[in-house]
Amino acid sequence: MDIAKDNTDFPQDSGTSLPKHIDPTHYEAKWYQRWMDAGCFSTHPEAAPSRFCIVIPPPNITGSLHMGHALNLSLQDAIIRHKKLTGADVLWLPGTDHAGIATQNVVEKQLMDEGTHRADLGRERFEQRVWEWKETAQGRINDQLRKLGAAVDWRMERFTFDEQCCHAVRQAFKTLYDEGLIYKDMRIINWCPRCKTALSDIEVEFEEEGGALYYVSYPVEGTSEAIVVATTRPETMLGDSAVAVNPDDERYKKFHDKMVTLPLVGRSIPVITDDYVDRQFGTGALKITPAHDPYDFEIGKKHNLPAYCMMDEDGVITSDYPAYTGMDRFACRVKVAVDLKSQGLLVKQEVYRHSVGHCYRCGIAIEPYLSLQWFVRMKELAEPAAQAVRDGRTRFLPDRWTKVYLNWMDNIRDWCISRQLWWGHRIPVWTCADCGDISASVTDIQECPNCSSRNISQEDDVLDTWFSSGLWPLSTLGWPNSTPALKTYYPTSILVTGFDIIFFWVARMMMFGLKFGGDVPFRDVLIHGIVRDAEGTKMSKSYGNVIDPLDIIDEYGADSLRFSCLSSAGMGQDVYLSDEKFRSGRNLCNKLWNAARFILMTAPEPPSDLQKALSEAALDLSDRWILSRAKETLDEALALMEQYDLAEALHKIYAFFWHDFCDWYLEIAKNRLKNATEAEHNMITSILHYLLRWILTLFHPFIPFITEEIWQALPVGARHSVPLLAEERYPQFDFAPDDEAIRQMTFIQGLIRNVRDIRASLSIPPKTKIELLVSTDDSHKIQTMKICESYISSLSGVSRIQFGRIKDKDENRYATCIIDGVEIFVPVPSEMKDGETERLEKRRKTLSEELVRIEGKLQNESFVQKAPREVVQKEREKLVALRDDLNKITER
RNA sequence: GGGCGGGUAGUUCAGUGGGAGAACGCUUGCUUCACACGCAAGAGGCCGUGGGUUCAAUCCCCACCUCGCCCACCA
Repeated sequence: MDIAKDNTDFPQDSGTSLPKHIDPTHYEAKWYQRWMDAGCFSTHPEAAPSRFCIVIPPPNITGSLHMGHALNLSLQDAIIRHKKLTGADVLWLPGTDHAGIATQNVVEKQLMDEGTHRADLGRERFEQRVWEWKETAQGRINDQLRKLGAAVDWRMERFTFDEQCCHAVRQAFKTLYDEGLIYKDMRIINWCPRCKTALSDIEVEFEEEGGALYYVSYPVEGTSEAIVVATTRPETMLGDSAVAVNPDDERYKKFHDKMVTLPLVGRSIPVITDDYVDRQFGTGALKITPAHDPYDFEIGKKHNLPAYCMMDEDGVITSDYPAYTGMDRFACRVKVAVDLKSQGLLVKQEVYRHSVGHCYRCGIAIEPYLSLQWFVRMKELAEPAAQAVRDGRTRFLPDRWTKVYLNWMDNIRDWCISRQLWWGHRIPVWTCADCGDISASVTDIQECPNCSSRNISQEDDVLDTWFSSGLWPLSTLGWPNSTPALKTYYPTSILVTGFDIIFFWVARMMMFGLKFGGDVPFRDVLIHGIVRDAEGTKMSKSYGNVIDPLDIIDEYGADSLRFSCLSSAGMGQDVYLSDEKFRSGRNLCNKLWNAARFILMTAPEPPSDLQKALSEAALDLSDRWILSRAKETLDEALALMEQYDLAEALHKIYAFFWHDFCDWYLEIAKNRLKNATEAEHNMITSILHYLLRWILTLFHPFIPFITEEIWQALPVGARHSVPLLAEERYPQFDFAPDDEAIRQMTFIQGLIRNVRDIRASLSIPPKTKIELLVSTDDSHKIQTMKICESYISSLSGVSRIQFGRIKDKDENRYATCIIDGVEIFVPVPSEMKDGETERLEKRRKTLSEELVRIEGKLQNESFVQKAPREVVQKEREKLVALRDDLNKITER
């Protein structure tokens, strides 16, 4: 077995020993600096065999990073470091998002606390103020990134509002505008009366709410009758311009072409007919308010109705309705209902639950509002973006998100991109007051390109912040310039993000990426879950259950935090975080630390030549076993990493390290070292060091700080001037796992566990050595046990093993159990016999139940006939072994 | 109204057409010279309900119940 293919030899100089207790604060910041100094985060495009690139989902500069970010960043960092360890040229590009509306709200709130308002400052000074805020927020976010250990290439840092991104935004806008894919139109859009801006459709969050359905009577002119309409928003009746009924509705046929008098306003409005009206709903009559309802607007256009605007941008009633002027929309709703009632026109009022749209940034109810806005024509952009996913050029992980994405793309609607904000990319369109020319430009223009007049002005509105986010993979790499970075790293490898921004961001990047970059922006999209607290409640500020990642880092260390996040983040699984979880992360770190400490204490200076050390003494069973398990673990973990199943990979590594390496190999090695020859000692310590390095490398992507710290304490680490991350690669082993060693070791482990079980159930004190009698005809197993006699002794407190038959008359004096057909006996003092009988009876019961099951199966003729031969054969073998075991037990 | 995901140990989740697993928690015993942030042993599950396919179903198919999420302009 050649385990030293990577040909690393151990140094002569002695390693630094690790302090008894871990203190992450002593090494985490230090290592981050060292990694940066050593250029660990930089790219090396020239030499590497493969490339890998992630652009960070840029955090909003609205505040600091929360647990969701910690999860998102931990995943990316683990992937990035994994790829570095495979030898790829890796780029992880950092940056932040100017987050138009969200950031503007944050700064506005600060101004409010200071007793002022953005209007007092004026646009320029307000923007200045936001830039100042940006500096502090960005600094804080970047500091958190460093604390978490994010291996980002700081030289490539971008901001969605920096010069390079501005250029990209303008170029993209101009191209779309010139191609007619961006247009300006008067439409009903979603308006937030608090943020005082238009919103796109997906920026509205609908929620079921308790409300009322008001039945209002509209007198039909020239008759004594009335048409009753049902509405949830009675205040909008001030802006009504018609009442619509279904043309086939018999109830209303007599009113076709009649006029009704609009209550409270006195306006005379027509009764119109339209198929859209549902006869079943309410009264079957619908009030039409073109300026305040999207569908009414469509009907209004169809029927040439005027649109009366009864509410302004603050959600306050306009001066056209003196009785209500200046009232807030909800106060107006109440007054309208009261007034109608007093005039006997409110027929009834029902309790009614319906969904109400809210602004996703400030939470207040949005208002459908008629205004002039900019839109992107989406169909032409969406089709290739959908196709790319259908073709598998971009792949969603887990796959179920593909459908969600495609469903949205296939039902796409035009995107309202103008925002009435001050913080953001100002729409790069100039209008000439003289000739009326309207043109988009990448650079600021001073004169009209058509008539050269200097009497031109730029649009006041800014772009939806997601417009610039959508360009992120392109703009960060230098687009529209054909930079080396763009050529080398576009398309990027994977995008790691949450499902909540698939439409906002992933979809837009796909569209822009294909449109402007000529290819998909990323090959894979890894969609992770959200962070919840221990009770399963989504972690959010409004629930007051947020945990600050920095607090956890302070208390447990960044590695513990990362471990907790990563081990809980199964493919697409929501992550439940709690103190319990963080403690388990800390415990793992502690275990790793102590295992390393033990190895360094035992063998501060391992032999310089691993190959030589291994050749001078024979590997024993535990050596062959652990090396085989190590190889298996490496293969499994790396395969899982390649599928981005990080949690599963981490579990495999964890189980190997803790349960195979520490629980068994280290314990056995401890004992072997006591009586080892020099050659054996060299060999064992070589393997210990070798496996420790291996374990550190495998763990490094998940818990980078502690692995680096331990690495540096190793003799081989101390000799290197640069750390693990910079120089190491995953171990390259090309030997096959030794299945026989694994089988034998599994048998021995079972044997030891059974002896321990007997000891525990008979309450034999840990310090009491016992004799063990073993009875079997299997010479191969006897051989194995003889080889492993020392393991069995040391791990189960056995002083002596005797092989052979037990004389019948002595049987009552022994506790017994059967493992793989091998009977073992432990002498029992008579006063302990009760426990033993109980234990044995329980075992007998389990075995006989199993026996009945298998017998039944084999007596079933169709099973024997139709089941695959090997399955039947296996069952038969089991039956024989089971009968044998059962007989032996029954004898006792 | 449409779609998606889940229902397996006390909890959070793996899992496979043929003997139910892990972690944490719990119980018990251990100051065993790396680690009590530890070691060892143990208890605990009609694998949501009903039907179907199959020699065989926790797993595949159908229906239902249930929890959660997303989408949709029903006043």
